[in-house]
Parts: sequence; C-alpha cells; structure tokens
Amino acid sequence: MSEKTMDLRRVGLKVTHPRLQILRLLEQTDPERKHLTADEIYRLLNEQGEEIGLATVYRVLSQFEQACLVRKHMFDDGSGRPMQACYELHDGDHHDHMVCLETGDVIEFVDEEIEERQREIANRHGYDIVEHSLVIYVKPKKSA
Amino acid sequence: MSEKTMDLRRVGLKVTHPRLQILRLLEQTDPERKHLTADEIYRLLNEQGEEIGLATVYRVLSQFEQACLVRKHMFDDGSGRPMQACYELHDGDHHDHMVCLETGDVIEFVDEEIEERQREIANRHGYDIVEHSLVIYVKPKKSA
DNA sequence: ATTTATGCAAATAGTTTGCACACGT
DNA sequence: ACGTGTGCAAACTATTTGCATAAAT
Repeated sequence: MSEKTMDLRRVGLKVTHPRLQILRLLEQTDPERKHLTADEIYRLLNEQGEEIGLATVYRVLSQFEQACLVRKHMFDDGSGRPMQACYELHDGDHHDHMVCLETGDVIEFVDEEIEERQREIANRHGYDIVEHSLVIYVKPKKSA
Repeated sequence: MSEKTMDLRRVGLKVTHPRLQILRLLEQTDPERKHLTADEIYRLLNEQGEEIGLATVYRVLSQFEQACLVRKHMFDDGSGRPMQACYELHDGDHHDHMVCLETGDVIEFVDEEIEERQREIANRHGYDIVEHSLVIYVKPKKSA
C-alpha cells in the first residue's frame, strides 16, 4: 500500500483516483515549481490524460488543506491580474516565501531572527500570534 | 482649494464628487479601522447619503492605487471566507500589518531588523527586493 | 449495501467593463 | 464644447454548490 494511500487513510479520506493524482502531482513537481494553482493542477492532470473535473480539484484541495496535507497561499504578484490561490504539499515545517516576479519561481526560507522579532512585536502589543505570512517579491539582481 | 482637491490635481485626476468623498472617508476613519474594503466604502458613503455606485468605488480606488494615493492589501484572514481587497491611504512610508482575528483591528508597524534580514536573504539568493508583504494574524493575549 | 466522491452545470462573490448620460474644465 | 467620469446592468473570473451518477469501503 503506497505512502499516498496511507496519507489519505490517515486523514479519513477515501482513496480515490483524483485524490491520488493530485497528491502525485504535488509531490512530483520540482522545488521552485511546486506551488500550483487549482487551474494548473486541473490542466496538468488533463494533459496527462487524467479526466478530472475542475470542481473536484477545488474540492480535493480544500479537503487536503483542512487535513493539513497541503498549504494554501495567496501570492499577490502586485501586477493587477486576478489573484489565484496556489497550493503546495505541507511538509510540517513553517517557512516563508520569496517570489520572483520575472520567472515565477518560489523560494522558501526561514529566518529565526525574523520569527523572533514578530513574536516580540505581537507581544508588545498584547497579542499572541496565530499565524503569519511573509512574502518577498523579488527580481534577479542585475550583475554588472 | 482643499488639500484633497490638490491631491487629485497633482495626479492628473479630475476633481469629482465621488473621488473627494472616497478620499474623505479614507482620511477620516480612525487608525485601527482605516483599512476599508470597496464594499465598506460603498456602504458607508451611501449611508451618509452620498449616492455613489459600487463600480465607481472600484474604479476610483484602482485609479488611486495607480496614482499611489492608496495602498491595496489582501488580508487572508485564514478563515476560509472569500477574500476581499482593502484599501488605506498611502502615507509614503512602508509598514507591515498585524491583523487581530477577533476584532478585525489592523495595527501597523515597522521593524528595521526584519527589513534588514529580508534584504540579506534576497541578496544571498541573488535577488533584489521589489516589494514585500508581512502580515501577522493575532489574537488578544489571555491575561491570566 | 452504504456511504462518500465525482462530474457537470448552475450559482455565487468580488471585481471589471460597455454604454449612454452627466459633470468638470 | 470637449474630454472624463459616473451609474447601471451585464460580463468576467475564481471558486463553490446541487444533484444524479459512480466509485470506494
């Protein structure tokens, strides 16, 4: 029994073809390209001959999100075009994101100093942090 | 001639009633409540007897955004409900946001240490920062 | 056999746009 | 008068939902 099958069982979801395929896709994609929109997932799967409806993709992703199998992000690329949610496999660890506006690459990072300062700021104002989201939008450095 | 009128002239927009009213609203609201959605602006203005269409509110806000008179944010309150853009007057200075999930209050802050670390991280990966967005989602501390 | 998933099409929510009229300059 | 801006209604996009069928346990 595959690992994916167990993942699904563990979170109480039936092991169906669409769910396995979506998991597979999210696992396969390479590091800088593993943040996919619902539509990308839909398109990629159908290109590979898997006939899976867009509604199913959305439903499955939102179930996965609730089950903490995936994380959902809203990267506002600032560029005005309509914003789409994108999803990545949930690896357990928290990390922030750096999005390259030219290539669309997404680099993940963690900086303990930044994390600490955030806690301090929240604390100073009498709050506890529930969550936070840090996205740095970047462009490749023009090396002279 | 009012300050608002000059703001509009300066960015090349005609001085119209809807634009003045929207500016006024954004200026008047108190610090923790000055991040308004298009719909809130529409509703507030109409409650005050200003008959301004929702489409106009959207159009004006997006013109203001391009003119750097306002900033647009997408606060994903995590809670699953549909996400709406919200707008605040652009004061020139950059700042990050802390959103209270219980009251909806928005606290602004800047931390030079965090800013610096971000530059460092981008730099280390060969990127220049174009922009960044840091939102801390918090809940009031339960004081024992 | 029973429960849960799926696909399709229709619904929804936020936002945008076309067009005829009204307003600012 | 001229060029913009506005309001309304209709269009659009991302996402969700109702329902009849199909698949998983």
